[in-house]
Amino acid sequence: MNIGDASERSCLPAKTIRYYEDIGLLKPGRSENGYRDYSMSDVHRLKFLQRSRSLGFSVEECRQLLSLYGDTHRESADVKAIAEVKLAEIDRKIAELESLRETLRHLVHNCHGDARPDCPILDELAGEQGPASCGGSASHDKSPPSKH
Amino acid sequence: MNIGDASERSCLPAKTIRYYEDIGLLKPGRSENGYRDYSMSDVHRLKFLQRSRSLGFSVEECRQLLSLYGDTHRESADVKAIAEVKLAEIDRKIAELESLRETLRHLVHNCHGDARPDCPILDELAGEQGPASCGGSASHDKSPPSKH
DNA sequence: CTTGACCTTCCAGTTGCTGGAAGCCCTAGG
DNA sequence: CCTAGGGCTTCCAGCAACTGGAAGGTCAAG
Repeated sequence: MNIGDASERSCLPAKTIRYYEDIGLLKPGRSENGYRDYSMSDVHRLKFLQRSRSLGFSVEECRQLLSLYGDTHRESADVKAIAEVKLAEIDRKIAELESLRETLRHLVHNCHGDARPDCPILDELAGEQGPASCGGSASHDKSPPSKH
Repeated sequence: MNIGDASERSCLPAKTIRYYEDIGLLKPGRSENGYRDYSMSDVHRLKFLQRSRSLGFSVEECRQLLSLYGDTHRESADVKAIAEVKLAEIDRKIAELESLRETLRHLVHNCHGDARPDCPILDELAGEQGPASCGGSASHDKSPPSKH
């Protein structure tokens, strides 16, 4: 089938499917006219990708999962390990976002939000004139808000 | 002061500071030797950026906040509006991640994780052979896991 | 005088796509 | 037979927000 059909069946835009091919996640055949030709197993692979991506796995993790999926001698522990790492990451992200939310909620709560110019949000962002100290413990732990 | 000092005081890597200049967030002076020369107010601006970025505001939002910060005729409602939008976004992201976490947790829980090849995680990712349906309602609502 | 730390610029890469241009293929309608 | 349209192809560029590295200038200490 053509890429349009594959796209509909896999719930992935055609552009994304071509991109996945580019980075070596699948290699569909070609029809005589040069069009990509997707088999049911290609579509299956695409669906697998769509599901695992939507669960928050990175493309590289999806690649690993796919290769485990295709490996009949795999050990389920390998898969579980990947999923557990991902789970821990998600936990970390949630905690980070929650702390962000509390700070921001506090700021928003304290801002009267009217036509007057004084604003505790800006005051907080501007900060007290203390020395630097750069947030947490060591400075090597640069973790920007989130990086999906 | 040189960029190294400004970097230490603002808790931002020098590269990032130069980048912020590139995109027009500040314009420090230059010493005779061509080195950038940061005033205390530049550093203040950088700290402001560091804080607002770490609170999850995008660079464009930071730009707005900075301009509001510099505008003595601003209305605090404008600032509050930006913060509230951001707060809603954070809420949404948290909810999304929590739902992801539940799904993944469930999968991990059901995988025995040993040397045998059978794995419910992969089974789930592979999916039942039902028709497409692409998740939610209309297909235009493409919202990949998260995009910070 | 040399070494090393610091600064400069510019270019490229990251992640995961997405948009667009230029051009071929195929089918249906007039 | 010609044309219009839709779908397909390739390639190139760009998004956010940096980060890394190369090639080279500057400066203070030994």
